[in-house]
Amino acid sequence: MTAEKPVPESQDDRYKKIWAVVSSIPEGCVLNYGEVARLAGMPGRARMVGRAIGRAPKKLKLPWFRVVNAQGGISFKKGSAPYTRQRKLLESEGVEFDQDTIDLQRFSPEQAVDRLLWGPDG
DNA sequence: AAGATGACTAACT
DNA sequence: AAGTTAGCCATCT
Repeated sequence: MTAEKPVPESQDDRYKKIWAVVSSIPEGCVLNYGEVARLAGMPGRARMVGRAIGRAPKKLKLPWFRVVNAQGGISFKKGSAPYTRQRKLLESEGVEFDQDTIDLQRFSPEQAVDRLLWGPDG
């Protein structure tokens, strides 16, 4: 019989894990790359998250735009087409920008849960 | 095969 | 505030 895979997770499995975390981000919320990596069980692999998102099949309809950098900003060059596209998608969901950054605490999935439990007024 | 690159981040200067 | 250094690791040249 064939033995089990010597490596429990292939790179494709890791990508799938990342995609699963990204697709779990609720509407109107954002997460930064490092957090997505942590939630996917790979702390410190922030760069891999950006890579995984870029390679995700369109078929998945991944909410890639809900992932921003640790400063609460969009990691594309400001003013570029991708930057504008991502920003509009976020704003259309109710995510507010202060200049060019988002309050990560306020728009975290954790806070979304609090709103459901306690209401928008806290 | 070896070095550069990048949708990153945290720590330090 | 802005630049540097170090850690990360799959991909690309």
